[in-house]
Amino acid sequence: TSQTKEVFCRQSEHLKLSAGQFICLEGDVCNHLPLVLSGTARVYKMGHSGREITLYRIESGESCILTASCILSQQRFPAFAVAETAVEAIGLSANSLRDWMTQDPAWQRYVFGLLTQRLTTVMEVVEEVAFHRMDVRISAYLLKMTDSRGSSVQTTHEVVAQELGSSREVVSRILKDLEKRGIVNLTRGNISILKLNELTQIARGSCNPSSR
Amino acid sequence: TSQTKEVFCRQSEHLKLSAGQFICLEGDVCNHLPLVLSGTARVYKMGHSGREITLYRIESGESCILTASCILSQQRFPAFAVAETAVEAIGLSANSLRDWMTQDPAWQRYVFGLLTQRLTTVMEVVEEVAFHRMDVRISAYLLKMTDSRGSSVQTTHEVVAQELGSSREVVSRILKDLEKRGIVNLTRGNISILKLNELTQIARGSCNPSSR
DNA sequence: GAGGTCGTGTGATTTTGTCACAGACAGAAT
DNA sequence: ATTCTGTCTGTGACAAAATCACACGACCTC
Repeated sequence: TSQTKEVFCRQSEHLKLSAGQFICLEGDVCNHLPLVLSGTARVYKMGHSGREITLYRIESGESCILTASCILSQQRFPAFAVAETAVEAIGLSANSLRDWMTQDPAWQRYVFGLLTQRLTTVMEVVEEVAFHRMDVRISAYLLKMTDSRGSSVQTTHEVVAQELGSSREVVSRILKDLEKRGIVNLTRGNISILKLNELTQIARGSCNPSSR
Repeated sequence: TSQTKEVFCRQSEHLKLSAGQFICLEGDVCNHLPLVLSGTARVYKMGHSGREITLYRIESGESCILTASCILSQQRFPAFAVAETAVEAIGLSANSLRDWMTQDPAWQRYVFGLLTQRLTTVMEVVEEVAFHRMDVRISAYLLKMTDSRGSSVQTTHEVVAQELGSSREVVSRILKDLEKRGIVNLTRGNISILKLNELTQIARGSCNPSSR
């Protein structure tokens, strides 16, 4: 696939996006498939009052296959995609994509695998939203976000709410409760985890009567 | 694709399922791709207390591409699939599927299109669950389910709850409220719609202060 | 330090989920 | 026809979550 990439470069354009720039808007007609070389992007849905929920992330080496889908099956992009960090990407034209898809089996497998992975992820999001309690989801999110060595997360309550499709107030309240129970420590723009094992317990969806 | 189907028949087995039989369970390892000839199946997620939520349906002529995905990318099936009516299907073996995928462009497009459609549908489900109110969702569901000529839906509140990922009590309450407002009429196992236009209003996610 | 912005805390109210249980209806059995 | 039984529905009480409204505090710039 390293030689394949070189060939792509000739048939396509090099893109540079800065953090916060949009890759796709809901309803967009796509005509380029962005292949992310570095940086990450977030794909999310938005509803009425501006609340958001993250569906999945595009990491470097992956591509926004949802865009590929839209190209190949002539649909409109059904969500928002925004660069979270600075993103460097290759924009493959719709025609090249169609060609490569029919000719290169490796490429087929790649696209297909990615698409499947997205579907699975989004299905898990449905399960989470529909069946899991907020404290469980917040705990799980915190655990997922702890930087490998340190045990603190550098975000605002607002951002957490946007991840999980909830509202800032709810997140604040639940975090406050976790703080009262001595499980985390809250400062402006930072959540540090004090009792990792207890947090893991909660994230497991435990059957605690949860004294709140 | 009509000739293609005949070829399939030779390389695969004919399946007959009766209503209520499972096609896949969560965690299954798939080795056959079911191509539905007649009948419909429901794909859903289940959570802790037995609550369910429907992700999408497989209609005749479609196939359980999620199974295809699992085969091609070696994952386990991430949900439940159950026959809603009697289902007649062709079970294509994993190997044949892999062959056909690499060789037949028409087949590629078919599988790819279906997969995209599912992804889009499931993303819409996320949006619904995360952002729409129950009365809105129930109204929308009722409208979607009204048999073309008549204006009544033949289900139980329990089934509606399973569709939408809620619980029976909530559905009952909201339906009761709609009845009080003269919009529907409730009898055992049946919901008949009296004021279609008002229901449509509610389903639109209207900004009514909704006197409840 | 004054003023502004952004992040956080908190009460009040509405909507949804959960638990517990009662009543209502339909078909089968007596 | 009457009882029995299983399924479907109604409802009150309470917990969890979303929404609205507003206050306070931390940080930055000037």
